[in-house]
Amino acid sequence: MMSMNSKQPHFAMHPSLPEHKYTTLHSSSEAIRRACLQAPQLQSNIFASLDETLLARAEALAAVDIAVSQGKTHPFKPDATYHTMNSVPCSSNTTVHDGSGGGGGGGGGGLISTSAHPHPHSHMHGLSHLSHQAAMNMNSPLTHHGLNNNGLSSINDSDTDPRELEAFAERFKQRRIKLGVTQADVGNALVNLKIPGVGSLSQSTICRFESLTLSHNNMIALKPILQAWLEEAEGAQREKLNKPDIYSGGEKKRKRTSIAAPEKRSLEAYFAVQPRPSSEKIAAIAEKLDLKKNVVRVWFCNQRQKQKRLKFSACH
DNA sequence: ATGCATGAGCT
DNA sequence: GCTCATGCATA
Repeated sequence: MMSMNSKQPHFAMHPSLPEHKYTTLHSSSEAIRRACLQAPQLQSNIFASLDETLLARAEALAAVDIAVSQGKTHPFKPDATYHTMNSVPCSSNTTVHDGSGGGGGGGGGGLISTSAHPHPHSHMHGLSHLSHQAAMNMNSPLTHHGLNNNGLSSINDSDTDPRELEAFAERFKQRRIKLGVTQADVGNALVNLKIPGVGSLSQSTICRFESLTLSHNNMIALKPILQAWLEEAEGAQREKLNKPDIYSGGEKKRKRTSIAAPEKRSLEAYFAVQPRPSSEKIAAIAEKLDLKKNVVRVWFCNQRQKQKRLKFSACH
């Protein structure tokens, strides 16, 4: 509730911002992205039944790896450290079939507001629903591009161009630094823009935006927001320079699981063979590596996300 | 800067 | 149970 960010006011952003309105961020590059990124998903299914031998091999390698490392000094049981906040609803259904891609997984949430987080410090960050399913499932080529009468311009081709995004991210970082603002400051200042649906963002997200380690869609969705902030911040600073005014203006923490190098290597070996293991395989892997099943599942999810980004940037 | 985690929305 | 956006915690 009262969890204010204890940030040093590097630079005070005041809410004298123009009334920007919310823009649905549609992405016409969605089709492209999916075509480029989701191919591997489909292909992975093909191996669903062929991976047995490879898996066996990976398991063998993993077993050796672990055996060796456990003989040595091993920091801690990756499994033993844990969240104090909640126990993930780890579905322990042991009846899952080997349908591999089964769940499949569709679009996915989007630019969520974390206001539902059990975290106490979860102020109202999140961009709630920007882009949302919109960016995800938009297939119609040019639905409504051009400009909105809002503060944010809607998506144009140039906005979805990877090259342009990259250039913007670079400029953004340089100008942010010139303003003497930290990534965290930017994230917290976003809420001051008063753009409907736009809350604050974390330092992590700003960092990832600058380093292009977000998904393409995510980059597209965030760009106009950060651009709006940048313009606002620079405008505010100009004002400050023009008129040399005189005035200036707890709870339980989540524990991060740390998967030891040997186990991680094993996971990578499994991933190379089957990026989308069935629930049962995940359980098996978890047992072999002595990790929680959920930890393994999440690891695979995160790994897939990472690979997707890498592949995208690789072919662009 | 990045690893592991959560939660929304969807299949 | 997946994807995706995003966050906390930490190296």
